[in-house]
Amino acid sequence: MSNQDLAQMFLDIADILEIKGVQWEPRAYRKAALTISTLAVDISDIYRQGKLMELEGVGPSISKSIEEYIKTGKMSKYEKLKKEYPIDFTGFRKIQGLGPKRAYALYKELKIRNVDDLKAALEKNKIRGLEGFGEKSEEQLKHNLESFMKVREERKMLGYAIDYFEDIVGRMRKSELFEDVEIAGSARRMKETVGDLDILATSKRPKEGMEFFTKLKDINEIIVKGDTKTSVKLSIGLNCDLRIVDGKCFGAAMQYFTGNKDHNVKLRKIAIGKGLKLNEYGLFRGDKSIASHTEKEVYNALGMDLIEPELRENTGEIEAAQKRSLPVIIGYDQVISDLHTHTLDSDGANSLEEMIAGAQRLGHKYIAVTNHSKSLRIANGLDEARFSSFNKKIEKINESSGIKVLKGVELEILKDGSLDLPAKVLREMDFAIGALHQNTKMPRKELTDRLLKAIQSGLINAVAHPTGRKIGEREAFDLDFQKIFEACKSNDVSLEIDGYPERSDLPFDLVKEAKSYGVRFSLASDAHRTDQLRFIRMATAIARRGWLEKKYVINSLDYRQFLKLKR
DNA sequence: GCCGTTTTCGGCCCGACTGTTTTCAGTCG
Repeated sequence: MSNQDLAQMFLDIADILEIKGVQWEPRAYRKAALTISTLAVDISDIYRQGKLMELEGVGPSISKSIEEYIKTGKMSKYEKLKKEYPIDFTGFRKIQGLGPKRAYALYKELKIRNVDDLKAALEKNKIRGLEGFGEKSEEQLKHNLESFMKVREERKMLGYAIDYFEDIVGRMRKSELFEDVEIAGSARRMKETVGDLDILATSKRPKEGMEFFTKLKDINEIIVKGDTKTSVKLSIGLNCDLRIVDGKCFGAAMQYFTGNKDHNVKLRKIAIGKGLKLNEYGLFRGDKSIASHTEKEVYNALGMDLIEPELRENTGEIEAAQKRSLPVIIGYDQVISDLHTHTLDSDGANSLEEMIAGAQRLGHKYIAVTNHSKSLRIANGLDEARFSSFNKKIEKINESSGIKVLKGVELEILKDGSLDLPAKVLREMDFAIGALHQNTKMPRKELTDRLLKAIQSGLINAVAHPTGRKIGEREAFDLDFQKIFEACKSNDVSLEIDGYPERSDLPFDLVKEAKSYGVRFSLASDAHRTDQLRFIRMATAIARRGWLEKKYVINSLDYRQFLKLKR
């Protein structure tokens, strides 16, 4: 049982109620599902503390359902509805363009209950011709089935999983059964999505260590269990491998199990070229190990500088390390601000004061509060008057607060490239981020020109989540990024690196490309609630994966220097 | 079903887009 499972059940309930034509309950269940799925802690912990009702969107009825589910593993409301509508809504939700109503229509007409049934029906072209479906719907379903299933099913977003991972590792460290416990694999490389968790440890009592590990509460199922390697299924639905290695070769093992594969293949080739052999136990000349204790030793012995885990993608980092020309990438502690956040004045869940306190807890020196502008009505965007009074509130707070607050806006770039607020209002802002949210399915040239017009306006400081992609949900905009990068450079407009897990936008490869144009970057959590402020770490990870030195990241400027950027 | 300095009852984001309609339903954000 996990937060995600519970959230999916509530979403199923919402879907079924919607099919039944129930008016408002679906919305309530969806809201509760959203709250639960973005929780940083296990829902059963909240239940034990008796604090279920304090969760946003959880009232008497839903909290009873949660309690029932935690206690019995079942939820009667869910079971009853599911019996009436035996449809795999959870699976269908992953397919774009297939909502509850159409899923029900497919079930009613063709007895399609799950994704496999759908696949079969699509192959036989059975769906075109159904009422409400035509040839195009069928083609679209085929396409979306292909392109969105995989990533959703097999990988998790690291931004959500990392605290859970570190909690597991933390409890292992506390047990004192291990000398070292570290995360390896793609999680260590801080990849946006991860397919499993690799943990590496050293221990004088490996049997007890393995025993302790398999009894952790997060482990649902043991796949294999041995003295040096154990594989389990975690409660969040990912596999996890724990390897216990000899302390003497911990560095070599970390190197080996951190990857990625291509990076390691190239290192092994280099080793062979030097008459050496590299494996998880060390770098060997004949039978003699010449480096294995630390990763640094291994890299140095191969004739190169240590390469940070975030860079290990075999995209030129090895060559740069050999030439001793790797960039000194920005450190997690050098990002001293968050430049894109929301409060409940637009679509956030916490007050300005709460968000400021949250940012202060993370050690930020300043924070830009960037609520939506008026045209994004879905997000309760602010108009001139509301911004004016909101900004006065910020000025008041800045008189006394230790942490500084920037007057910001996530500003709609309208269909014709004009901006959603007048220049006069924007000049009063400290930080304006232009954003595309609506009418984004334009032809490449039109959409590019629209964004260029905003960049050249002289009124925005940055471009929010530039590609607009959402991992596993929505593809990136069709934009001519070379033109965008050039314009950003010549107009001194930053590109945002949005650390909100689904966004992770700009993606690291584009960051690297943009850097070559001399563009600067603004890092942000895009937090809509205080516990999402932690996503700044994911933004920093992307900056590092994109080879950014400190000087490219405007969040590293101190408050005074930052204000000089003001347009 | 949840929520509350407009409310403990009566509201609950609503407009754009798409494909299927021949005036609209479903989905999305």
